[in-house]
Amino acid sequence: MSDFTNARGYPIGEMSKRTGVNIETIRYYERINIMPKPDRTAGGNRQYNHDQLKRLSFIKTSRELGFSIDEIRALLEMVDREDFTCGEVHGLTIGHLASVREKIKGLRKLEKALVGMAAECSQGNVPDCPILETLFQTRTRSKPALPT
Amino acid sequence: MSDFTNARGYPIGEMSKRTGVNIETIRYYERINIMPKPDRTAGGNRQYNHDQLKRLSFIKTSRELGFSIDEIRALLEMVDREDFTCGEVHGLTIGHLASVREKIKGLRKLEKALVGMAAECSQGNVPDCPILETLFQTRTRSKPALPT
DNA sequence: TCTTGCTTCTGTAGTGGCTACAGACCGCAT
DNA sequence: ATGCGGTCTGTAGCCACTACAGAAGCAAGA
Repeated sequence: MSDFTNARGYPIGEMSKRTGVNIETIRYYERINIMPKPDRTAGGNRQYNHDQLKRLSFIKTSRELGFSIDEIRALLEMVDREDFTCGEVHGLTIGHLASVREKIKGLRKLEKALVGMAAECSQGNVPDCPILETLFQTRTRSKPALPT
Repeated sequence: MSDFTNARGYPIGEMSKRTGVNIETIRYYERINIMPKPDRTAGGNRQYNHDQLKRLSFIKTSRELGFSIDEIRALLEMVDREDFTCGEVHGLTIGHLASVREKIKGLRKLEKALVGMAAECSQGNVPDCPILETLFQTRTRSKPALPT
């Protein structure tokens, strides 16, 4: 058990362990410029500092809350500029909340439709299935949103 | 207004109009073998028949219900083999229903978290934002599922 | 010092489910 | 014959990663 103090910096594996972000994903974040290029050892291995650890945590938490990379990029830009207002951040959050609610709505419709279909099914051994009949029905105008 | 009777067959654009599936997507479905290779005109343009129209409708409806391509492939294989039982289809549907419910659950957690964060925010003009503070918090063990 | 064995490196390609071109050809009406 | 829209193939891009291959770094033990 080695202890990584601030002084030495964290290798990428330690960053991964501490944040739960996959190593490959950390390098990916660097490539798309939401993580900065870290220092390197003499041999060329990445060495991260504590701020970078915090930043990666931020990204991870935000992703888990369903923010897209672009939304996170926007949040991080505000932070980096250091001139953001709380209202801006609130706006972004509310916008994201709305899209989450949209998704939930869509999925609930699906749920209903699936429950309805399954309920009609006798589950018997006969190859005469009301589910398939429903699926084969000619299409109507309606256009429920696909979940993404 | 031309009428496409069974005899002549439908060109791809007509298929697209009737099902709401994008032309490019129809060709994609052929490439991944969930739509059969249709007849061609002398000049090489696709000509679909009524069965193929029904099949495409089936796929579209199933996609709208959130079935993955692989699930649809499984359903279609049953249909093609003509030896499926209603129970099998029911099983697939129930399985899909479960995954839809999982997604809803995950999204509701997100919703709650976002609402909580937003509520704490004064929306003021000061750059001292409880939302960002939350996002910057050091990570815990918990690992809410990402919506996909 | 050398070896062992884990970690990390770069670069590229794959995932799902499409979508978006470019540049050529088809087919039908006038 | 001409014009114009529909269609063709093939390839590359989207998002957010993930999965390699093959080489090189690095720390601990013999």
